Amino acid sequence: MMKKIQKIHVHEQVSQEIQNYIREFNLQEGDRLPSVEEMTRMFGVGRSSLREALRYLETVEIVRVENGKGIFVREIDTFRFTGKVKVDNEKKFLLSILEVRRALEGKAVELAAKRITQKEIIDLEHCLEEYSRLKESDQDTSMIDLSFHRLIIKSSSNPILESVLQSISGLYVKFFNEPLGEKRLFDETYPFHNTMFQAIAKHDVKNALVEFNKLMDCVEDLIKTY
Amino acid sequence: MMKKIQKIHVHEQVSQEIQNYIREFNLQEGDRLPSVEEMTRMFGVGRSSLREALRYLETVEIVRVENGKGIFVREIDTFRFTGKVKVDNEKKFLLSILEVRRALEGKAVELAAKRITQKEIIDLEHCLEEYSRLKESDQDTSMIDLSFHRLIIKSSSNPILESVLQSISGLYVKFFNEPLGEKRLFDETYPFHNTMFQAIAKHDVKNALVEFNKLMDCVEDLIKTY
DNA sequence: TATGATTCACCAGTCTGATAGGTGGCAAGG
DNA sequence: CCTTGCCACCTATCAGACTGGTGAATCATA
Repeated sequence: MMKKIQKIHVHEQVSQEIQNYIREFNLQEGDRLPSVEEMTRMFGVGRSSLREALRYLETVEIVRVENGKGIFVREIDTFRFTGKVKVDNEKKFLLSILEVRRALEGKAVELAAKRITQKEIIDLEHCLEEYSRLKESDQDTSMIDLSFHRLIIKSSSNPILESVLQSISGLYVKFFNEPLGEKRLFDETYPFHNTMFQAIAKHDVKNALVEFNKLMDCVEDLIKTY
Repeated sequence: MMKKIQKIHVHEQVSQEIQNYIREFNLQEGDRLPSVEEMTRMFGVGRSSLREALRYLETVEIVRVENGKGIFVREIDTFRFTGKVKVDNEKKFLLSILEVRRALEGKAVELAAKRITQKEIIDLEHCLEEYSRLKESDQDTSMIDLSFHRLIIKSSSNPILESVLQSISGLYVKFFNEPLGEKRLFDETYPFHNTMFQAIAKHDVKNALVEFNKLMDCVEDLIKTY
């Protein structure tokens, strides 16, 4: 059996070359790269291949291409992570999401209870007030609910945790809020937002986690009886 | 002051159109899209714009372009998540990674202890044997260590957890294994791999977590005294 | 002299024709 | 039955032409 020969496209090579160029000349965030014309000469490739390489580098957020100005280095020393999951609507899938959320947000709650500042406590309190206001006037609370959880995550003072949670939040927003009768979800979990906040504000890690887990249990039950 | 008009590039529009096309005709994974020529006619754009759109869709893994064959739908019903973190080498940063790992892998250990199958226990056992074999002959154990943790994650039977952990594993591989004197790290954590395995194999969730946390504490200490 | 309009050099955005090269089906020839 | 060569169809890449954005230098005017 012949070994499959791996073709390397020009635009892939060029994309590598450009990245090498950035490293080699130690370009920093915001620095300008040579113009397209120059780079076609530098690398000896056609315009279209170079542009395709740029399109790739642009979508992975390594460069920024600005019409009339030039091509700029976007971010350096940034670790990018990507992942994917096959999506369906079965219970098992929803419960899997919940397990991940429980792990990550549970950690966030734990850390928030340890590290939250006075100012963040006040922000959270305002958020909860708004929450109850909306709730009493029977308006949609999904947005404010999201803000509440986001504030807690922010209070954990862990940018990596924040970034990871942010990246998968689309998953549970999409699959918890939409499919389950939203109203019921927010109604049943609402009390725990308060109790959890109280515990966090008192830096009571243990109780904060207890209340958080009650909240998650509540969602879990809802999924199971769905 | 004029309001800034948001220019939408042709290739962005085309990329949208192609995605609409996929939805509209309900194309499934592996289905072929019209050829480039046809699509330029369909959308009334030039080849280069279309190709740039394809390059974008290819990097976000929506289509696959094969020379001589055509353009194919890659994945449908797949949720993609991406995130990024500014990287540096300070203690605080390393500890932040560790907190996230503790949350996610801790959950994986917990679930694995609950759900691990007999076959997976055997696989893990073989992995540990290989681990100790390499260790005794003083060879590099970083790879087998990775395999060990990956097996546990697999045993958690949660594909989402697996995917999220996988996506950020590059972070701790890069920043734990490399900067810290690898040898010391693997030497000091080695015993806990065994004890953790024993607990998991006995479906002893509590002790599995205890041992896992010992392992993490060990890494944490190493970082702190680094 | 100060300010506002104009011009111009430079740059990315897009289209198009030409050529190269990969892929698979099919028919002629062994 | 298998090989070989041909062909239709497809992507890959290049190069040239034209469009339109951007900012700085320049020029005209109050």
